[in-house]
Amino acid sequence: MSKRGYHHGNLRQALIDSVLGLIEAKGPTGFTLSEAAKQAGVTPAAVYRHFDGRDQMIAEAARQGYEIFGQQIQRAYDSGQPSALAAFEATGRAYLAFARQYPGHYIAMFESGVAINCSPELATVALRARAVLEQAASDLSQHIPPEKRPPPSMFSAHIWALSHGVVELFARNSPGMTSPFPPEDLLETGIGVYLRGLGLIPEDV
Amino acid sequence: MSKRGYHHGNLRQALIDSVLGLIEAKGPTGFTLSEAAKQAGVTPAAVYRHFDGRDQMIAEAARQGYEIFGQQIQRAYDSGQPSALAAFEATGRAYLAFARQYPGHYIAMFESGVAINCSPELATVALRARAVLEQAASDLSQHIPPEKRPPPSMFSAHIWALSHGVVELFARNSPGMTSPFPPEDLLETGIGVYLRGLGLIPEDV
DNA sequence: TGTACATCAGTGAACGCGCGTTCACTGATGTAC
DNA sequence: TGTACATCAGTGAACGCGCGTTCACTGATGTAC
Repeated sequence: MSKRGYHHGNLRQALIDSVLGLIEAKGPTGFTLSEAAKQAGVTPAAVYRHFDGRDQMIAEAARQGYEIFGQQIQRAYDSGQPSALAAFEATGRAYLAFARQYPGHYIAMFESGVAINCSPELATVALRARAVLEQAASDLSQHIPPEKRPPPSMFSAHIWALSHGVVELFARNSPGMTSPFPPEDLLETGIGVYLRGLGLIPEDV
Repeated sequence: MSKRGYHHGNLRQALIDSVLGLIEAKGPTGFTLSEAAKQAGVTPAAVYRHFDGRDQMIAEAARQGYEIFGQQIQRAYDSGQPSALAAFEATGRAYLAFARQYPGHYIAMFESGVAINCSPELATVALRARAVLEQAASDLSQHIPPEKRPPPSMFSAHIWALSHGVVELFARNSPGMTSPFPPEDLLETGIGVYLRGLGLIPEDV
């Protein structure tokens, strides 16, 4: 039992969990400090023992999200090694998997309007996650003849944008924007076409 | 002079303009009925002469956005005819241009959480805009050998997702997510690689 | 082991605020005669 | 053209609400002796 400490045990994390649940259920707007406190079984005033205020709660939720996100794509990257192509494709899939698995974190990170620079820890962990994507792109671009090789950061920006767009438009129960294809397939095929365009996958496969 | 009717002349549109300005300046959250009214030089109560409430104001802003959006990409599509490739590329560029030129509308349409089915007019105009993109994709896919031709709707979904991702991640003053490349270049090159992957652009260009 | 005390995570009442919404009203406009 | 009247887009006061935040407080916990 985690009931060490009497009053609540681990209120700080319980509050973050409430925040994530509320964000997931009601969108980035539909979260209030008071409701998060109530859901954690605690008075709004108690929140101030652990956070400076409302904004810092979202920032912490986003920070935890970036941390998990970074781990997931790092693991995906590693799992594809030593094949640069396999590693790259795995990170793409990991992006979507993360968005699916941790929707509350995803929203806190990308849709809540939280500034990435609002705390040094957040900035650090966000950059670290991003670096994995760029590493994967960089590895892969080694296989492209230098004269037709795009900068790796452009490369990874493309994939990131495609992944993010798929999530936002098709992987959420968003504005009637139903696609006839599962998001996973959409992303998979999209990345496939893109890589073929770079000459990294044979023409006729 | 449009000052027909005495009190304001055209309060309804003035309110929508305020909504768009507020949304653009302070995000989809930072818009309140009261502030929009104040900015239009009018009492909050006056709003109810023209709208059922807050939500209907955003919905109308989104509707106008879809209308402009539809016109812009229709025009872009036409401008590229009869070349299917030129038409397709033009619609992609039009997407980004719209997001740049009408940020308030864009946010109302895609980030405000407004349900696309909240009114029949909104649904109609949104579907019409979407149909243009699919038409462009469909035209273009005629040039792909049938056996390796992806469904046109998947095709357009890819481009839409890429465009949306570029806008959201790199074309907004968003969370420190600065890219070393202008969003226009990012989208242009991304679409280029994608089309090459489909065999629609020669290998060595 | 027992007691006195410091710590500190919580309470609960209170606050000021801006929100969306309502209501009876007012007064400029357009129109019928 | 002038007058009486209907229309209707606005006012302004009021409301109840939930928000974020503050404050003095309480009482369970951990610790020193």
